[in-house]
Amino acid sequence: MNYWLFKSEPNAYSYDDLVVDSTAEWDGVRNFQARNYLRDSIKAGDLVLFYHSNAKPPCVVGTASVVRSGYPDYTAWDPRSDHPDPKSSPDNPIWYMVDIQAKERFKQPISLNEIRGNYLLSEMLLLRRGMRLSVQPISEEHYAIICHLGQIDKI
DNA sequence: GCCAACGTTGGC
DNA sequence: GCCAACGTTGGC
Repeated sequence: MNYWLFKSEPNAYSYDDLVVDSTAEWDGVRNFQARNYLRDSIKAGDLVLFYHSNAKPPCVVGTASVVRSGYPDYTAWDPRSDHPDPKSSPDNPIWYMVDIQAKERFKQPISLNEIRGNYLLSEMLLLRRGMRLSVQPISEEHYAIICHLGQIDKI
């Protein structure tokens, strides 16, 4: 099993939205490195930290589980979607997505500042200079630590 | 709103 | 292949 951090701007799609929807298609990712993770590496059963970017403060707010492994992001060839890409087609899909399901909301959201201030978390990609990937791998250890800080059970 | 750090595009 | 211009991300 692998562990990931997914970023979302709460204005666009928040953890509350995921809880209401229960399951969501994680569509609209238009970055090749993130696409590769979605297509090749993120599998059903993997666990996800849900991070609110552009929030005050930016923070991890809960967990989710992957319920469907990577498959073509069909919104790319829908011209009315939020992120159309005319180069992508059903015969030649460029972009991929997974489905995730809300798991547990943190009793205590863990802010970026708190992550930055915790030496146990200092190796996280999230803290790398200029690290803007919206889908990024994290270690099982970092996943467990942040769940612990957020006061929920890891699994 | 500002701006640094990227990623992408396209001329050459 | 280089690189300038441009667009986006995302913290502050």
